[in-house]
Amino acid sequence: MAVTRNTIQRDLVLQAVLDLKNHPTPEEVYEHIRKQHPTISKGTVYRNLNVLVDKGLLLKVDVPDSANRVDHTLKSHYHIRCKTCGKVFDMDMPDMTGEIKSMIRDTKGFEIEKYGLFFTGVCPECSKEKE
Amino acid sequence: MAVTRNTIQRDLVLQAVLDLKNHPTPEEVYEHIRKQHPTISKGTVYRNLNVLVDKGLLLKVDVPDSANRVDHTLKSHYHIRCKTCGKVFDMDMPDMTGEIKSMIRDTKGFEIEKYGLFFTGVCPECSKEKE
DNA sequence: ATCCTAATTAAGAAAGATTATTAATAAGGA
DNA sequence: TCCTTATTAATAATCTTTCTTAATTAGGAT
Repeated sequence: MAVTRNTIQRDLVLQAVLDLKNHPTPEEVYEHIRKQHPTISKGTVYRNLNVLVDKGLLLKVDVPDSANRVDHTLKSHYHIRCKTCGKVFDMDMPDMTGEIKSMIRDTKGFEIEKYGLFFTGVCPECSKEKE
Repeated sequence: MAVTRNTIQRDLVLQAVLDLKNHPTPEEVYEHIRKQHPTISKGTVYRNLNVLVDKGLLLKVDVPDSANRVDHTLKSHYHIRCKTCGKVFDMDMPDMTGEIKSMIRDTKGFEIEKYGLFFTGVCPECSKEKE
């Protein structure tokens, strides 16, 4: 990454994620900012989210079969997506980095950089409605 | 799922995955079949891969930031993607389903259906070329 | 304070992955 | 052989994300 400048848009993107709290999608961040700044561009939101993730100010959450999300919580934790309503929630479980690393028998020369652990299920709300 | 019929296309899709062995993308499956059956449609490949996954004959592999893949190996195992060349490899580590389940403190009323554990890194080939 | 340069922007096109639509075909039970 | 409906090929559409381009602007140098 070369030099980065402080722009209003970058601040708006970071602030939007902090305001929206729970793992917003880039689309949600875009819509949130648009209320006050209707001319912001979606590409700007995507680009700045990536910059902020690269800088370590946000965490990227990879969500299978759906738009990715960003998390303002920097502490390692895991997520679950309801396959019915699509919402993403935090899992209540401790960090497993140590356990997972210790289970790798042979890296086969790979430089392992990161891992993702992600759950899928049905949230209580949607469970109820099925009856 | 309603009644399913046995079609030539379905067989071709399954056989292609078995032939290609390592976690092909739908695109790769499509290209493989096309060599012998140039009129097969990409939609047919996607649909049948989904049907075969639903039937439990193949495993779906969710790959962050890239096309998903299917695996002909049905035994639970994990994958790593080289962020440089994009190739996907098997991890050499035992199943962790028990450990992961036992770490969940509170499901908060969620019906947890499945989890995915996925690694990212740089493969030995690409590591070498960086020097 | 003014200049300069490269990072950044808005707007929109483009790319990649996947699903939906539609009319025609065909699997497989009656 | 007939009938119903799952399935197909072809293609459009959708969703997510990145890229392109000309104009703007941040912030260090003058």
